[in-house]
Amino acid sequence: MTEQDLEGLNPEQREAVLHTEGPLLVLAGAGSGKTRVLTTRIAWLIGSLGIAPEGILAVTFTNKAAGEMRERVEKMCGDAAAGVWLATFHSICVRILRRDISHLGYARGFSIYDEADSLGVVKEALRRHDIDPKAEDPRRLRWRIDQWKNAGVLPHQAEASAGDFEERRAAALYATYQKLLAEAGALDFNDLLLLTVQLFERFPDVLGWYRRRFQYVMVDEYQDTNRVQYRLIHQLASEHRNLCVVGDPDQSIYAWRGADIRNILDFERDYPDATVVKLERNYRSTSPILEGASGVVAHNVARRARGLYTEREGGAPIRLFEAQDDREEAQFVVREIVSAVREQGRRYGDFAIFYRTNAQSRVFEEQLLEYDVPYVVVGGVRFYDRAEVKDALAYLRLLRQPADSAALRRIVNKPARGIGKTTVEAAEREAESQGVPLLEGLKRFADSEAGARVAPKVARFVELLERLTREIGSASPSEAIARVLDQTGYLVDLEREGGPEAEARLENLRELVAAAQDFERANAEIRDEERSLLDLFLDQVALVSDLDEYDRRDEVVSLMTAHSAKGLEYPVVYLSGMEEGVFPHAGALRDDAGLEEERRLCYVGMTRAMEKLTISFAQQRLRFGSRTFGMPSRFLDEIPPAVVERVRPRFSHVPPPARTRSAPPGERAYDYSYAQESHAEGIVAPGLRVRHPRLGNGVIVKVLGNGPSQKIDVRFEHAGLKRLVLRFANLELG
DNA sequence: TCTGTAGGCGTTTTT
DNA sequence: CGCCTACAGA
Repeated sequence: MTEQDLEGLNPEQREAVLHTEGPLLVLAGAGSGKTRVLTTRIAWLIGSLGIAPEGILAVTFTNKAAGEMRERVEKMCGDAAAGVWLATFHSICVRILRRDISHLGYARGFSIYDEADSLGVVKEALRRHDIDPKAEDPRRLRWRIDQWKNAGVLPHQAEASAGDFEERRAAALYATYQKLLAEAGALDFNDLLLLTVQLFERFPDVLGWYRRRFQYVMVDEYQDTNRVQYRLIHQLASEHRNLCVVGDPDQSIYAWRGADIRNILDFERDYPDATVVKLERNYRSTSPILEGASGVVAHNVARRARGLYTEREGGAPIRLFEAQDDREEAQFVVREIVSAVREQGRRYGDFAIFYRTNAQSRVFEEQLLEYDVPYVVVGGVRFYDRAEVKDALAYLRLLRQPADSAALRRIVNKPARGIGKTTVEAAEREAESQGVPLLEGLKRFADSEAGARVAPKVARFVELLERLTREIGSASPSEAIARVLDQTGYLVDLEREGGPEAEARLENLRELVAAAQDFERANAEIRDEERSLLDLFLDQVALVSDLDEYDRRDEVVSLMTAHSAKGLEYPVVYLSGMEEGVFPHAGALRDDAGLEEERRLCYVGMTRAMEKLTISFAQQRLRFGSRTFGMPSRFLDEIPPAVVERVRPRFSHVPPPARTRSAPPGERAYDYSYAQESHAEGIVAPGLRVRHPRLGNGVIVKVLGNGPSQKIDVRFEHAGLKRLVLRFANLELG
């Protein structure tokens, strides 16, 4: 920590750094240097005020953000940074629970369930209630349970407040789901937070230890916290009250995941003595970019007006490109990147392509491959989500926690060893009736008369598990993985299979071993007498996303969703797919709140750009394998015309796009009169809610054909399933 | 029990 | 379009 670190700050930033005592709310606009404020603040506490690093807690949402902050703090105050608790909500909770969860009656060796595991538990809960998965969509139920958990509602509370039959049933399933998790010695993602809060509520002594310890608490991206996180933070900070939260209401994009804007409003209510600092100077974007983005978000009604201004006057206007279809859109972007690299000395790492949904990455990938442009898709399918990687990890989980039934179900017949579906179902019934974990149920079934046929196979499997348990007892993570893959015959099986697909899977497994070795190197000095390095490795892989590992120092073009883009910045940004129904997404248009969140998301995407921002949309696009027609996003109308310029491909060998729906772009610099018409006919896609003047409300289930004779199937709430000719149906968005 | 295939269904966004 | 599930046949 040097004087320079402080002097480089503007007055507001400095105030936020120096105001260390008492509650502080920092409203930090996009690109206003909030990470810098947070890291300097930590360095100031340690370096100048002499606070013990162990007394500081800093919470972020992504491991990446935590890692970046740690790096910067280290630069300012060296090794002392290691003592700071600087991590994501989830990893902090894991740390606390691994220490103290036994108070709640859980074993400390609990497994952490990912989404797929937890969906499996939901399905099992449905089976136990004899409910057909068709009658109650497991995914929807899971979502519902998540919502309850985000709000901090426990099963008995959900049951108590349930109104109709359906809700009572869902609440009962929630209770069963929780019971199954407990039996499996497992916690889902939300449990990590929820159980920590419960632990603190029910055991004030435990909380006392932590709240005395953390003299200073800081929270990044505060606008994205949910109610449980809110409670957690306030539990921890209420002793010393030195709580600093940093957020931007305009960048709140996780309401769908339970983020609650009340958390910002309540902050001022709960801490009437709070100091509020506003960071409104943007250091990132040029003025047209910032003006354009601000123009969009200013259309939100439920918003406190605020001013954000840039230091970077001038700069190129925002460019707008209309493509005939998604392929042309992608080709345009990729050709631009190629020529900017060739002719303007840009680097691939300067570019990012954003889209609303992961599925949209595909067209871009095709074009990038076509033009030999190196790229990375950030997010999407995680490395640790690949089937073979999950299999290997499931073995490890099962060995550490034999009750982990999701892990068992996953690998019980991988590679094939003759323990199939029928056997597992029988084991499940056994486990249910005896109230024992699935593995125990499997053993008991094998011992019974009915299970005589599979008994030898089960015995061999059990023996394998016992042997592995012995062998990996003190093994390092990479050794443990290697042994599992070897002893189970998994590797031999893949090698025998051969072919490019098997080869790719083998490669992924080699990568997994390498990742484990990296982990060992990075944590070589850690000595935790309670938990082995393998346990710590399993925790880490459960909690990291690809985004965390993503490193832009690789010189490649980055592709990601607008959500993933938050917190990042690029010299040149392409924001694609700006069509009604895509962005804003059709599924988010249910209510004003949904639309406003889409608008903030658009704002987030736009404000990632430092120098150049190009926005594009396509007249038609392939969705679900069929062609759909789109209208320009309403957000385009909201960008102040003065900062926008329409562009055409400037590549001579590209034939000019045939225009069918609108005048040639050159003739209208900025004109979306047709975008003002009803949005209902713009894009039709399954899942979209519509209203028919006579038939009432319904949901589109299928789109047939295209053009003027395009028909749709709509399931109406009262009138049932109807097939309508779109052009004559006179539908409104419902 | 395993393998192949036909049909159905889905996409928001993610720690 | 591509993934997953259900089902039929060996």
